[in-house]
Amino acid sequence: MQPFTAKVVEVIKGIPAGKVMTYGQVAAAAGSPRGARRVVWVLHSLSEAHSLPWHRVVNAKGEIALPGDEARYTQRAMLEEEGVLFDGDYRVDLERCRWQAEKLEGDE
DNA sequence: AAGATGACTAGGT
DNA sequence: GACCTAGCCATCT
Repeated sequence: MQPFTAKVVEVIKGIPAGKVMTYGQVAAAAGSPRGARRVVWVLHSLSEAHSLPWHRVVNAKGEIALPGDEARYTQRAMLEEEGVLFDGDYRVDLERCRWQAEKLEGDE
């Protein structure tokens, strides 16, 4: 596993309930400011086994990024359950619910 | 090695 | 706000 992947996991684990982060933020916190798409890839490879709060990661507009209606509905339900405020049907209130993680530069 | 792909983003129309 | 384009970067064909 690459260090970047490990950092992404750490960052996402650090998002408290009721808060969300964007792909760009997660990538930056993991040390790759332009690596939003790498985060996507990491999530694809992790989505199965880990009990990671992946649902707290949304795109830059605050929208749920999952494809398909069912998955999006489920994610929104989980977020609302945690107290995340929604701006629209599938858009969270980023101003209120964005979480600023600490940057993890050094090795862990 | 070259092109396509993805749960992305920023900037322009 | 909706839509398009050009960057982005690891992985897969």
